[in-house]
Parts: sequence; C-alpha cells; structure tokens
Amino acid sequence: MDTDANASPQPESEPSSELKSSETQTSKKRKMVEKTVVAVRIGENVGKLKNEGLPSDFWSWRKYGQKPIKGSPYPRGYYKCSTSKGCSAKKQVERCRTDASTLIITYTSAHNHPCPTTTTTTNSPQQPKESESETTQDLSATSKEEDPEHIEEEQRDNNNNKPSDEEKFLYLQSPIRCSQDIEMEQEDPFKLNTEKSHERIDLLLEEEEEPLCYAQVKNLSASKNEELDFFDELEELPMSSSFLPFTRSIFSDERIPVAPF
DNA sequence: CGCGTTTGACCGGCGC
DNA sequence: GCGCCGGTCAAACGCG
Repeated sequence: MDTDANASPQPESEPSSELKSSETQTSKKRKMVEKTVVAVRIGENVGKLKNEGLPSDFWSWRKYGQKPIKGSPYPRGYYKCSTSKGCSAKKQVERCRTDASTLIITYTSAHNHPCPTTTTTTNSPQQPKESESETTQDLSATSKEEDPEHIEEEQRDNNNNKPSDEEKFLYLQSPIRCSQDIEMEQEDPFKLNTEKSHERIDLLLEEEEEPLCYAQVKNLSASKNEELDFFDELEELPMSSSFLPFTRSIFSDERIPVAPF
C-alpha cells in the first residue's frame, strides 16, 4: 500500500546487477532496498541537551510502527516521512543492542521532495537533492562516484580535521556493502560474545574509529551518501525535530559518515 | 480540529 | 509445510 503507491519512479528496487551482486552475499534476505545505516552515539548529555543530543533531520517523520526485535532488548521504531504525502522515505530507529547509547538508524528509500526547511542561509552548499536521482544514481554512484573508499577518506579527513560540535555523538554512516567478508567476520564474534563486542564497540566509539556496531547491523545493501544530509533521530527520547538550524549546521559543516571497511 | 503516536493485528518472506 | 520474525496497516488515543 504504501510502497508502491508512492510515486517513486522506481521504488526500491530494481536490483540491478551491480546492486545485486553485492547483495548476493547477504542473500536477498527480504526485498533489496537501498538502505543507509547510520550509527549515532548519544551521550548522557542527551538528557539535558536533548536538542544537541539528537540531531534530527529536516523532514518530519511519522512513526507508523514499533516492534521488539528478536535478540535485542530495545524495540525498533518505524518512521515514514510525513513532510510530503507521496514521499516514500522511511527510516528505522533502534538501539545498538550492545550499547544502549548508540542508535542505529536505517534509512530506506529517499525523499521525493525538496527539503521543507528551506535552507537557513548559512549553508546550502550542496544539498544533494534526493529526488528521482536516487535509485538511478544510486546504482551508478555506488560503483563509480560514490566509491565508499573514496568517500571514506574524504569523510575521515573531515572528521579528523574538525571533531567539534558533535563530539557528543558519532555519526557513523555506512554505505553498505555486503560483499565484504568483514561483515561476516564481525557477525560471528558478535553472536559469539556480545559482551566482547560491547567493549570493542565502546572503545572504538570513543576513539572515533569505525564502529563495529554498525557492522553488527548486518543488513545493508546499497549506499547513497545523498541521504547523509538528513540524519538521525531517536525513538524514545523526547524530542522534536525542531532544531533544524542546529542540525543543519552540523551537516553542512561536516557529516561523518564513517565508512566502512 | 489536525497531526502524530501508540498498539494490536495482519501479511509476506525466510529458514527449518 | 510450518513456524518465526520483520515490516506495515489501521483504529484509537493524546496533544498542540
């Protein structure tokens, strides 16, 4: 009902060979949808600085479901973009099972409309309009322009250069690739010993390294940094998405898609 | 009154 | 073929 109805030129899939090939590893679990996984580290300050603790995106999201996930003590929340009626953008928010202070946000699909909050003046440098280009670009981008490695370097560089405002949380974005043995590697230990993973994750997070956490989220499929612009949100934390300016500056300043491995 | 959240039920895919 | 699990829908409720 929802997915198809939207206008999307081609909703989610159309797994082209490229995409598919990478998916192969994960085995087309469910439908192969382009997903962007973002791990967000939230500090304790979230409690007081809720705004800063949870950057929200420019779009408004409507929660349409929540389910307990097997193996995870925390439920997963399902959100849809309510900014535009026909927008098929969705996101899932859950907490890292090994680290409650880490949120795993999974973005699915993309927005069919421009950002509602017309930029604030300060920025607007490159707001990759995530519109029709997504799927199309996604495919091509994944293989050529948006080469994860390339991006990784760039993003990391940025990260190193200015770890400032958002030290409170780390944004870990990951263009998901399934063909990496890393995933499997991580996955194993993950199930074997959660506690261990927890320690490692914590360490990594503090060191601003790449998050195993993310790896644990063994989902993933495609990648698209365009979606980087809008970020995370939280599920149970009391907050509204009204501090766009804040978010915006952050994003425009730097997104830290830590990439992958 | 409108919008968003909450909650239970339903559906479909996947693994066994 | 059956059961499990994730994902989505729809009705009800609450808040602004």
